[in-house]
Amino acid sequence: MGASNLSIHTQPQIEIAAIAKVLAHPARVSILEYIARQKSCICGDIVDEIGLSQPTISQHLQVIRQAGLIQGSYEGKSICYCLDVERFREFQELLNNYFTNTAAKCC
Amino acid sequence: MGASNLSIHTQPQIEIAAIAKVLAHPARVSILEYIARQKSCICGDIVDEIGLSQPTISQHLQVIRQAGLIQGSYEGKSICYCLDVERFREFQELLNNYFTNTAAKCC
DNA sequence: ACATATTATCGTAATATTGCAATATTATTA
DNA sequence: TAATAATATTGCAATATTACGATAATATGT
Repeated sequence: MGASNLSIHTQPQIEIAAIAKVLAHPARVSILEYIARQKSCICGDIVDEIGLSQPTISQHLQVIRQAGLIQGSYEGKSICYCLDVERFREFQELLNNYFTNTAAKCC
Repeated sequence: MGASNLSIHTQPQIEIAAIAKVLAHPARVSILEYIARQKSCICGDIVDEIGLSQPTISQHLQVIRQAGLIQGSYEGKSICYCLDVERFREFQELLNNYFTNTAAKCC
C-alpha cells in the first residue's frame, strides 16, 4: 500500500507526528528561522535567501501556514509573512511534553 | 527533480530536520512511547501493540535505531530494545533550543 | 552442530514529498 | 478599470516513504 493507517494510532501521537513533519525538511526549518529573524518579510526575499524556486518556497510556506505557524497579509504588493509566536510556542511545548513524558516513563 | 538540495542549508538546519523526521510518523512516535513505557521490550510485542506488520515495525525500528534513539541486544531469543535516554534528551534539547532561539529573534 | 524462535532484509506496489517551469490569481496603483 | 508586481496554483517528473509477503539471517537452547 504505502498509505499509513492512522486509525491505529492515538490522536496525540498523530498530532506529534504532524508537528514534527513541518520541521522535517531543512527548507522549512530555514524559512521559519528567516521569518523570525526578519520580524516580518516578503516571499521574494525568502526565495533569494533559501535558494529554491518561487513555487517551491510557496509550497513550503503553504505547509507552514496550514500548520498555523505563520500568517500572511498583503503589504503593498508583497505578502508579509509573520511568525505566529503563540502557535510556535505551542509546538515547542507539545514536543517538549512528549519528550519529557516519554523519558519519564523509561528506566 | 524531487531530491532536496541539502547543500543550500546549514548543518544545524539539516540536523533539526533529521531529528524531526524521526518523529514525523505516528508509528515511530508510538514505538518510542511503548519502548520507554516497557523499560525494555521485544519486537514481537511492538507488532502486537502498534498493529503493523513485523517487517514494517522492523523498518521503523531501523529509522529510530539509526538516529541513535534506541539500542538493541539479544535477550533469550528476542531482541531487547531500550531507549537511549541520553540521546533522547539530546534530541529534546536540540529541538527546544531551535524553538527558543528562533522565537527569541522574532517580534 | 541442529532445530527453533525471532528479527532483518528483499522485492514490490502504492502513496507522499520535493522541485521547477508555465500559468493563473491576487491586490495594488496609476 | 487596466497594467503591474508578487504570490499561488497547476502539471509533471524524480525521488522518498510506507507497507507487507516472502525469505534470509541471527542468536539461543537442546
